Amino acid sequence: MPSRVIVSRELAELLKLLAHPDRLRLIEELRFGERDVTSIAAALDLPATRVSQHLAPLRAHRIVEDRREGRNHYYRLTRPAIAAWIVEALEFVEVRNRIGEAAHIEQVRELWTADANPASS
Amino acid sequence: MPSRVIVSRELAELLKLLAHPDRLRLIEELRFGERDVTSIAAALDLPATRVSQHLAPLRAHRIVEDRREGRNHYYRLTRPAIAAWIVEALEFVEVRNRIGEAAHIEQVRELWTADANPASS
DNA sequence: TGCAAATCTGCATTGTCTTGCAGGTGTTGG
DNA sequence: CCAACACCTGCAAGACAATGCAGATTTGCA
Repeated sequence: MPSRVIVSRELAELLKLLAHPDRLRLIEELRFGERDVTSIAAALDLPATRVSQHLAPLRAHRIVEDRREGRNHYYRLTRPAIAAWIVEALEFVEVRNRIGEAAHIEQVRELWTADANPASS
Repeated sequence: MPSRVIVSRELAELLKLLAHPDRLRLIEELRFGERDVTSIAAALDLPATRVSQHLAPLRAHRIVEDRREGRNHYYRLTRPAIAAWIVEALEFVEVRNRIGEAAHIEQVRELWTADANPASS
């Protein structure tokens, strides 16, 4: 029994780390390679300070790694497969009765599984 | 952009729901079929009240469904694939330098991917 | 009555957002 | 050349909301 308790605690910690809308979008932004903080902040429409705050715990848990070049810090996914794993979870998102909910999910699934990054939507 | 914001919010809500050690173990307990609350509480070594508290939000988000038979309530996973998806996440759990951490993870991976339920460990 | 499960209440803990500021790094003007 | 400025990023503090837990109570069924 100790193993299950220990591992489920680690796993819960990981999920809690990912369980934030901004951090999920952030990770998907890094799907195709490294980006600097300002660029991410612009893409997510968030203040750079908040992006930095989100990156800090992700870095602590080695979800992302950083590299500094001049005054910019470039971040990338330590294990890129995590982005695909997250997209898989869309299957389990409850499809509510709100109009267009399912359409939104399908649209994002296409965006987050595309090979290139055409931005928008 | 609105789609990504909306969907990432839904996704974060799902992850937050799963991001608790007890709930993760609970879901894995339901991997092979329905169980009643008392049985789950015994397996997880938790008071039945707390198990019930954990089940309530899972039920609200349709992660689990319940069926009552007499005075017992039997719960099952609405989409059993979610249990396998969770186990996949073990790959992304940071392997710390603590002795035996990796061994624990491997042991649980075997337990949670086994076809039968030999209990313990 | 007696058991199973859910619900409610109060309390402590934790996460998030905002704001202000400090450190480090280029860039520009004298 | 170097001194002052501008920019990028991280860190800290305070307010606020959300969550978890425990104890007591309630509901449904035998």
